[in-house]
Amino acid sequence: MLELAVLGLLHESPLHGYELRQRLKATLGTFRAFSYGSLYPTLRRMRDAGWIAEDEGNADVVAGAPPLTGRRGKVVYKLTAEGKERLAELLAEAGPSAWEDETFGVHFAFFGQTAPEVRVRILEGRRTRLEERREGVRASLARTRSRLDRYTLQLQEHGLESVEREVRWLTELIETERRSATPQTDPSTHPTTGRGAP
Amino acid sequence: MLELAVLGLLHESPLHGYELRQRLKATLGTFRAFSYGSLYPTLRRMRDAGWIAEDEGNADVVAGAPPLTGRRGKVVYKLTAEGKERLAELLAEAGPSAWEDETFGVHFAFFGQTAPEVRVRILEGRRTRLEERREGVRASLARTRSRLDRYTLQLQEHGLESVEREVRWLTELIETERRSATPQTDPSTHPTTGRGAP
DNA sequence: TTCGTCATGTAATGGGTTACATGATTAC
DNA sequence: GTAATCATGTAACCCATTACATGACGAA
Repeated sequence: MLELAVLGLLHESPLHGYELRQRLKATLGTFRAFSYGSLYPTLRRMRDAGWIAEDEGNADVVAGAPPLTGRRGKVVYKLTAEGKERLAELLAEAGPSAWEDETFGVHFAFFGQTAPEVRVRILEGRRTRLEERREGVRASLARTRSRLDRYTLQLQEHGLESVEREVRWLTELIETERRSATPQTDPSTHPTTGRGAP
Repeated sequence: MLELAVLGLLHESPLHGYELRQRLKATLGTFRAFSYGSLYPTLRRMRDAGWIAEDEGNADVVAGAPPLTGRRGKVVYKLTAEGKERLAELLAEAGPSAWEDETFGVHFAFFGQTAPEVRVRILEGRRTRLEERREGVRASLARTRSRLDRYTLQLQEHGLESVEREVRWLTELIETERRSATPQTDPSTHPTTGRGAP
């Protein structure tokens, strides 16, 4: 989880822990937050595993350029070759490990680095998952609606609507993916369907 | 968390572990699920703490009435006096422990057993929490929108809309609570505002 | 008699959090 | 000089999950 997020971010540019956490917040937004207490140990673990390494050409000299103190602190990490492989491996996963509640958001956040077919399969997997859940809630609601008190009922219905909303969202995304998937027969279709990444 | 849920359910009627888990699913719906691996140890812990006890007048003889085998298995639990106190204590909490992401749903599910003022304070606390989050995302989005790729942007906006939606939901609930709060001066207002529980 | 589901439980593990400790740098 | 925030890290803990083990009971 954190691992994928870290690899994904470091693939864009080298960063140090503190920065990483802020980018994590900005990237994942509402849906997940990590604390330093999990970030730093993870970073260490990943360094030990050889996926990331301290960046020598220290990307420090960006703004104002503080003088040449050989100061410690601010450990900038970058991906290693193994790290890139590991990232590719994680981004290629198109199973439950990519579409469950806890994981989907992180995978989605790095769809820009994910193969189009994998994207579609993850989106569909998640949608199916949510449709199952929706049917479960609907059935349960049909069975027990009359016995539920106001608040439990409110909770069920709000939950149901949330799920329905996410299903619609996913359906739109899937359609967009399908439309922008270049048809195999004609590679010269006009390129209206570019990705937004710089 | 689980503790509150178990106390809340057992307050309605005695249940055994397996049943408890199903009721848990039906009550909490989309928003949380617990596994047996956490339920049974919790049950044991709560029994050791004296909050629940094995029910002697075994509520077993409901349907079909299986013969008089003195069989083990099916341990039916009920609340003890201490358990009721503990439940009351948990239901009276109106701080972050009641309105954070992980806890709110469980507290809400037992609003039927919660004091009206506490209900409103929890709903307001949660709303404030979500409004803060919303502003955070909006600010971050305003700052970085142009630099975000398609998918990250989609994720942010979907997250933002989810938060906005929940805020609206909470606002409605708060208004309903306010309307149905009996004005102190006149206890004889017509009872249009009953709760749904049987 | 075998399959599903009801029913209870344990052991190992996981993936994080909170709280704490420390210190450098920047802005006022 | 002092407060905020940048920056790194550790230790203790928490709350759950997965996988496994076991077995009774009812229906086909």
